[in-house]
This record gives sequence, C-alpha cells and structure tokens, in this order.
Amino acid sequence: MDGSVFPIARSTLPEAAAERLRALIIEGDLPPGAKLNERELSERLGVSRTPLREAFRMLAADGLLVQLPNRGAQVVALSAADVRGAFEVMGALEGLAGELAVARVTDADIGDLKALQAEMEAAHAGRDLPAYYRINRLIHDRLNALADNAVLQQTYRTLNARLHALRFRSNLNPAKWDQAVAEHRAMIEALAARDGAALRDLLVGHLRAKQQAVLDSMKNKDDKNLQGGKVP
Amino acid sequence: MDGSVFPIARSTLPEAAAERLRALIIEGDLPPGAKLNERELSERLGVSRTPLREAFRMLAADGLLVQLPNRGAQVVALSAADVRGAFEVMGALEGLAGELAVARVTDADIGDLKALQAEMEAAHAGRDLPAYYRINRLIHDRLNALADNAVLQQTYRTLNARLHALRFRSNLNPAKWDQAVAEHRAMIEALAARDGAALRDLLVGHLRAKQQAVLDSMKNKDDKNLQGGKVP
DNA sequence: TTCTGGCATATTGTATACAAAATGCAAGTC
DNA sequence: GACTTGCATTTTGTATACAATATGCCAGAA
Repeated sequence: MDGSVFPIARSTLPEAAAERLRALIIEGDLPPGAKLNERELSERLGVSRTPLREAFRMLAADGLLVQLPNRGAQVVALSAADVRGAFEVMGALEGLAGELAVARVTDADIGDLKALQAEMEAAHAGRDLPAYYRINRLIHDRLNALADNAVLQQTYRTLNARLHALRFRSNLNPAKWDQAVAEHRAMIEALAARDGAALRDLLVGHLRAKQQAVLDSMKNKDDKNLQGGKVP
Repeated sequence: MDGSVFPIARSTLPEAAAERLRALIIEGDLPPGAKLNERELSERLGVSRTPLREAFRMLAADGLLVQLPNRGAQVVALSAADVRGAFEVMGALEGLAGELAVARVTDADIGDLKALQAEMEAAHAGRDLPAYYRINRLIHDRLNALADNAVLQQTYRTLNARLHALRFRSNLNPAKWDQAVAEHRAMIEALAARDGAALRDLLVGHLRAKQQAVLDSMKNKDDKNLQGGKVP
C-alpha cells in the first residue's frame, strides 16, 4: 500500500460529551456562570462521571469552562475586557492569515474568491441575511485555508468558539451591512493585487468593527442583566 | 471586605501530573513520538490512572501530546511546517503585544525597560549567556504585561511551551547575539517613541530570525535522526 | 442580632474493578 | 515462504466505590 490512512471518524465518549456540552453552552441552556454538577450532568448525558470530567478538561482548555479545585466547573462569564482581548488577538491572527494568503494565493484562487464575492453581493442586494452569513464564512474559511497554517487555524477556531458562547446576534443594521460588503470587496482586490499590508489592515479594521458591535450588544445584554454579570 | 480574592496556590493532582509530564517532555525523557503507557506512567508518577488521564487531556490541549482513540497518548513530533506555523503565529502575537504596549506604556515603564536593556547589554559585554537569557525573558514578559491582554498572554505561553518541547538550544553564535542585542535596543527606542508600527516590525523580524535559527537546528537534529522523524 | 463552631449533607477527587478494544504471536492455509 | 485467522495478552475506556473537601444549617456565645 502507499501508506495513506483513511481513519473513519470515531468519536470517543469524552469528545461526544464535550461536543454536547459545547452546544448546551452556546445554545444558552448552560448560561455563563452556571455551576456544573458532575453527577447531575452525567445522568443527563447518560455518561459516567469519568468521561464527563475529561470533557470538562477539554472545554476548560478551550476557555469555555473554568475549573476550581474541589469546587467543580462553571461556564465562563466573559468580561468586556476578555472580549476585547480575544478580538484583538483574532484581529492579529486574521491579519497574519491575510499576509500569508497573499504569499500563496494563485490566480485560480482569486477567481474562486471573486465568484464568492459576487454571490455575497447578490445576497446583500437581495437582503438574504442567512445566505450572506454562509458565504461570508466560506470566504473567511478560504482565506484561512490559503494561509496554510494549521496552528493559526486552530488558534483562531478556539477563540471564535469562545466568543460564540456569548450568543450574540450581531444586530447588523443596513449601514453596517453595506460597509461590511464594501470591505470584503476591498479585501479581494488587495489579495488580487498581492498587497499583503493592505489586506492585513483591511482585515484588522473589519474585525475591529465587529468587536465594537459585539461589545455594544454585550453592554445592552448587561443592562438587561442577561450575561450573569454581578450587579453591585 | 472589598471582595478581592487571594486564592492560595493549590495544585490538584492532575495539574501536578501535567506539570511533571511537561517537564519530562521538555527535558527529553519523553522524546517526540514516545508512546505513553498509562499504567506504567501512573506507577512512575505515583498517581492513579484517572488523574493521569486528565493530565493527558490538558497536555493534549496544549499541543504537547496527541491522543488517539483506544491507542493512548504520545508525545507530538513537530514537523518543520508545524514549527514554521507556530513561529508565524507567535510573530503576529508579539507584534500585537508591541502595538498594545505602545498604547499603554508609561514613562516609568520605559525607564524600567531601559534599565533592563542596560543590564542585558552588560551581560552581553561580559559574555554571560545565562544572565542574558534571564534578562531577555524579563524584558519580553514586561512587554507582554504592558499589552494587558490575558488572552494574548495565554495564547503566547501555550505556543511557546509547545516549541520548548523541541529542546533546542538555539546555538547563538556571536554575530547573531550582537544582532539580537541591537534589535532589543531598537525595540526599546521604538517603544519610547511610541512608534507602534516600528515596534511591531522589529518584533516580527526578531522572531523571524529566531524561527530560522530553530528550523536550522531542527534540520541538523533531523540529519542526526534525533527528532523521531520517519526516514523514507 | 451577629458571629463562631461543629455537625450533617452534598460534591468533588482518586483509586480500582470490570469492559472493550488493540496488539502480538502462532498455527493453519494457499 | 507469505498471508490470513483466531486466540492470549496487553492496553485503553468506562463505571463505580470510597476518600477528601466544601457547603449549609443550626445551636450557642458575645
């Protein structure tokens, strides 16, 4: 044989439990700050405590839980500073992805991306928000793949997952949406021109705008006391 | 009371085991690619398998181990591509740290850093390598602290730990050493001038040089077949 | 009333027993 | 001789029992 491997996906019990917990956290069934009782959770998931505890360790490493010695695990309650910090790092990572992508992109890739951009603009014109989000994600994934850096991709994914636990629906008003689409167009152009610095700046700026939107939405949630924040 | 907490450090057994394993990996007692037998390791560490397995999860999250279902854990054997990727990300993170530091640094901080820089140059003049490394690290830590971004700091630390597992003693020849010290001086100056872009470029370049050194040393090791790499 | 101390209960931490899967070896087959 | 097949052994995976720790309550003292 040629040595290539085709491992079939076999989820272990701790992995499956972690996946389920992740969903529960993102869905909001386990709200920020919630204390996770091992016995109760293991019964609800139909799993014994041992694999559940390994799932806890995985989620803690992802920053979705915090574990206190002898006091169990609880869902993280991200502070505004945490969100800011995470976005700052994600911005740097996106910028890096852009620079790397420029160094590796082929004309064929650029063609694909331009096609995606056209689709995205069509979704925008048709006010099709779900399609917009889907294509947006496709473009982002493609850029990340172009960077060809597994460490980068994994780090980015982890941070992204952590923020998703916030469950914000970034209230995309028309003006912001227009701007986002325009920024995307500029990105593709910078990439086509192989202008890494410009692409980097665009990506960083793009993310900064998103950060602001999330922080605003968080502030609103806090006002409504939905983030588990302690009120004096 | 004012609500501030001062938790005394209480290491749990899984944490302690992870710490010990980390050391064993970095020391090279557990070389890249080594298979970790749970029973044997638990006996050697004087810990039962349950906490040991949690330690495995932690180290796997840090990227020091890989866990294969039903086949246990083994020490990662980083490829050159992995090292390149990790350094690229670390460069972006250092660059970000520099930019953030510029935004937050005070004159007092700059004074401290200049003092450290002087110490470093003294160590350099006296050819005191250990002192150089120590002060080098102090400066770096100070810069990171100035960035005031916990996510950044934690991400950086994790990546750094992963690379330390390579156990390279970056063979610092005199020319490179001179250059590194000069670069550090330029960094402090850029920081004092509040020139974020310049500081960023310096940090990224500084790290790129380090990356090259590590990749070279890895290549040498590979030639001597010390990295557990598969030879065709 | 407020604080302290001690006890009962609940919860997490660790070890271990049992189950499931992988590995290695040897006998049998082509 | 090389390849398969089945079995014994080893190793990992999961559940559970027991230990250690934390939590909450209540009585008693300041």
